Amino acid sequence: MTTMKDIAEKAGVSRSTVSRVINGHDSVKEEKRKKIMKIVEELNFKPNKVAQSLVSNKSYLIGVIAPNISNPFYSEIIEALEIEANKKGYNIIVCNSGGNIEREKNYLEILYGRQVDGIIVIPSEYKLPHFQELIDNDIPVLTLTKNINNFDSVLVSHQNGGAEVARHFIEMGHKNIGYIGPVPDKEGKLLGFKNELKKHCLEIESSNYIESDFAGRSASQVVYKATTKYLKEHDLKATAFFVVNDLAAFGAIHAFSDFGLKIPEDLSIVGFDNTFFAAESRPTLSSVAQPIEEMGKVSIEILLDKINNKEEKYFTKLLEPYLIVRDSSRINKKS
Amino acid sequence: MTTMKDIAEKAGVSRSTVSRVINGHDSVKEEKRKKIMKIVEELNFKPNKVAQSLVSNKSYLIGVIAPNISNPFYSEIIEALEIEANKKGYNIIVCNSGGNIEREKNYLEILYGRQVDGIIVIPSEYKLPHFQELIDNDIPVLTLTKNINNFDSVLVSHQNGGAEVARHFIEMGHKNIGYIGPVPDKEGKLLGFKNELKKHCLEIESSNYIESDFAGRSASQVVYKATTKYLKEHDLKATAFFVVNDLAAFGAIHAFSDFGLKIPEDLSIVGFDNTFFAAESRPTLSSVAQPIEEMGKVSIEILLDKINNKEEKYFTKLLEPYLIVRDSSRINKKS
DNA sequence: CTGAAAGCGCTAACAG
DNA sequence: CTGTTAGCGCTTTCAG
Repeated sequence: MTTMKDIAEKAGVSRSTVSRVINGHDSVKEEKRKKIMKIVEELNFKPNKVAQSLVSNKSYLIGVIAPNISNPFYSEIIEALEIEANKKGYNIIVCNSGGNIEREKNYLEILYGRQVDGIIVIPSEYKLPHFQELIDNDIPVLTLTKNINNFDSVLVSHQNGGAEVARHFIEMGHKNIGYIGPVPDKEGKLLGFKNELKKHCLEIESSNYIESDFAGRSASQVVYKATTKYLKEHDLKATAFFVVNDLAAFGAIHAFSDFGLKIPEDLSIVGFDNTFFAAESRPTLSSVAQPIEEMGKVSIEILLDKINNKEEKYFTKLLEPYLIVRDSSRINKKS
Repeated sequence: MTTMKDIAEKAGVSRSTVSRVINGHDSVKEEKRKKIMKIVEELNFKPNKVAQSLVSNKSYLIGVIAPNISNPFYSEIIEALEIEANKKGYNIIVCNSGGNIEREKNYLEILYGRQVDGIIVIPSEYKLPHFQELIDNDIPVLTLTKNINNFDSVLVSHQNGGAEVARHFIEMGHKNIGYIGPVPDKEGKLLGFKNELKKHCLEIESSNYIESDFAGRSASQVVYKATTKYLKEHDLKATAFFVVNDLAAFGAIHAFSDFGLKIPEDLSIVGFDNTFFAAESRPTLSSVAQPIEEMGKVSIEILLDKINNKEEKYFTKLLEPYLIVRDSSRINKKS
């Protein structure tokens, strides 16, 4: 490995001088500058970032902890974070917590030992045990998608997302509206949905709930079963369903189809998250999109602000989702 | 930040002794050991990995460069890599090249400067300019999914994947078989497919090719158009199509459906990659799966072998894909 | 404008 | 068993 010492010796100057030209510091006599740069090129010298970190106490590294990288939603967020971090001269260390709170804690300690400049966590649950220690330890931690205690956080208003779906259904002339997913939902989609309906003097009749769990990869099958069961036991009255997320929505759509119902002719469906396949499925799925790029951008901005300006105050940045209407809800009941 | 010095002073011992107990070295008198550990706990001391790296010349960091993290296929690979690396005590720095060869080069230099112990690249193209410099610079580089010059690589036999699809079609009694995708395809799926057909005295008639590009997010739409155009201009004779990847397969399926053809009653379809949604679409899509976990595991193993044992020889590890049969090809033409 | 010297936090001989 | 010393590669005063 070639070091500054090598360069210095070859150029007949001191290490400090090499350091100065590498970092564009001060004024170094043009002649020496050129000579040094030439040797740097020749030997393809890159300053050792580890040594730089040690002295500057800055690693230009950001730790990112997510429940699982392969989940399309998280991987899109990570991509957004990486792109934004890279623009600012940072790299990211990605950690897969597997939704396990112990591993989250473990990764935090690892990242702490690695002297990362900041950490972005997409928490698995609404708590982050042992995080306080780290906070006390002067390293900025930002939670993304979930708000926890006194941590800075970047959130998306699921309530407003739900409200937008309600408005959409109302505009399309639906009167008898349902919901598929867990009740209550932790994020508040259902609450926002119901509140907005109420403003328009509508409500979800109790028989229009299809309660179902929705987490993980099997969401679609779980919801398929729940929906099928529902259809056998109830007379379907609703003409539109809001479903807690896209994957669950696919499960529901398949159940409805297999029961002989047509989407959107008989039934409108709207999902949440606007995952990749919403635009690829048949029918294409209307869905509430989270502003992923913005989430990445804002998160990095806030974190860097904390890092560089030692901002003391807590941020809770609330971003707005937006509904993307596709075929699954494109029938106007008024007409 | 609390350092070894703090611990040492508080315990009334030297830094070396602290270092020894932290690293489980040598024998330290039990009494001192306990005293030191107690203080370590109290102060929540974690050794500074940056300083450790500087002296040991090992960072326990692996760089991963991928075309785009948010692509489900790549994100699954990254997850597999992360999990495997973590088991071995390594963390990964994830870099998004955006399929841009300049950025790939740029990231390589950054990673080099960061003293990562090794780099895994999922290359965008079949070349890696300027990588040779790095190789010369003693840092192990492994290419994943694509084989390049003299680099170590972990590959999946697309040829064998194609062959497996051919055997499947033959078993199902298809005689008139087609292919949708680029001709020739770089990875060799088509070649393997044709060769296997030939073994069984079958071939793809020239009118059974639907040539189409397939890369990127719009693959599905591009293939939809190509397929629709094909259907208008040709009499469909094939009863089964092998499609270059899943996304393209969805595009083709939609085109066929819109044309009034039923899958699999009229036409069997098999895709490639076994992406998440193959199991979620209707009909569910038969697809050739790449052994992603194994890819992650093997890649990390080979890389660590290079790192730790300074292995000189080149590896080219070829892994086998496997066909997953789902509804889209579950009709037996013999019957 | 430039070199010498000290030090970032940790490890590894080398004595004792 | 344990302390002293030197040094990893780089930056940063401080003189000159």
